[in-house]
Amino acid sequence: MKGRRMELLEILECSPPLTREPLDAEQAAGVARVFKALGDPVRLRILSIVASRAGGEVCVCDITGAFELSQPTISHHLKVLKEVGLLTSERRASWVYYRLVPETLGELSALLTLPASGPAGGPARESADLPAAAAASR
Amino acid sequence: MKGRRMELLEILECSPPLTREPLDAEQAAGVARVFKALGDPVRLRILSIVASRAGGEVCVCDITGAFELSQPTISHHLKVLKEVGLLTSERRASWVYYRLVPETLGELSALLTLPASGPAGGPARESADLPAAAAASR
DNA sequence: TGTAAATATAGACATGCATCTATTTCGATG
DNA sequence: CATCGAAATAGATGCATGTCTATATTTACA
Repeated sequence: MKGRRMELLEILECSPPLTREPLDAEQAAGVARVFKALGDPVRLRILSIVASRAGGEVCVCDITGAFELSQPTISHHLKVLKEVGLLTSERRASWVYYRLVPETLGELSALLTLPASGPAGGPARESADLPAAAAASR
Repeated sequence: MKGRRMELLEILECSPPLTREPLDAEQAAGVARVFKALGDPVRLRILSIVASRAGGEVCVCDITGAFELSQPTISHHLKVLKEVGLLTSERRASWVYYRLVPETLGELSALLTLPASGPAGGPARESADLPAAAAASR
């Protein structure tokens, strides 16, 4: 499971900002997994709770208490966030504490970054080549 | 449909960075819709093709040509990206051109931004209050 | 006006996923 | 060692969604 996480961080690190050049299929698949994890309201709230926590750590029991959802459901969402490398967890005594992986969040933010200047342009670049489908079926 | 788009941009504008404070349910719902749209490899690639295009515009026919997917499938993905305010479209003659809405992408990026300093902390803040569930059932 | 080309829409279908209940695992503690 | 509490896992279920084919819509043009 840890291998999976590193894999994704590496893909994020190697993916240029969306505004710079088209993602290839592999990059898109990896990045999409992370965004998909963010594509749920409950997970977003969980992530924001952990990310905004002063000490950096949040006990699962605190998170469970913040929602009207069953404990297994929260556990499931935490697992998803962990699998894509947005959170890590550590067990101490009876409790499990989750904390943010800032690198992953930072890479995502960079991916969505706009080129320096204002809307719709920036210093004109050469046209990025459109990848052609390997073989158009049907 | 345009109302929907503006609605979402407004929600994004009003949502603090995840690292700053927990999102409320409404913010999370809105933001999640946008991230969900990004949570598909094909849509990510489409978005990156449009976002990285020099002129800012891409004809649908060019996008369709870049994938081994049916034309209606591409059309569907474009619609999703448009509904969440990431793209706009304009018809000229027989062709429809899509372009990026940089504001939306920028808001998303800001949402994921890390606090100035390095990993795991930043200047210690007061603990953000955890929202308590209105009524814990079951 | 009628035909062709470019997109969009409709509807069907299979897979994915969020949620639940029930159960298991693991550590603390009597 | 038995039990309790915290969290994770297993399995079921209903709804969401990505894809397709078929059809409609729109524009250009002969």
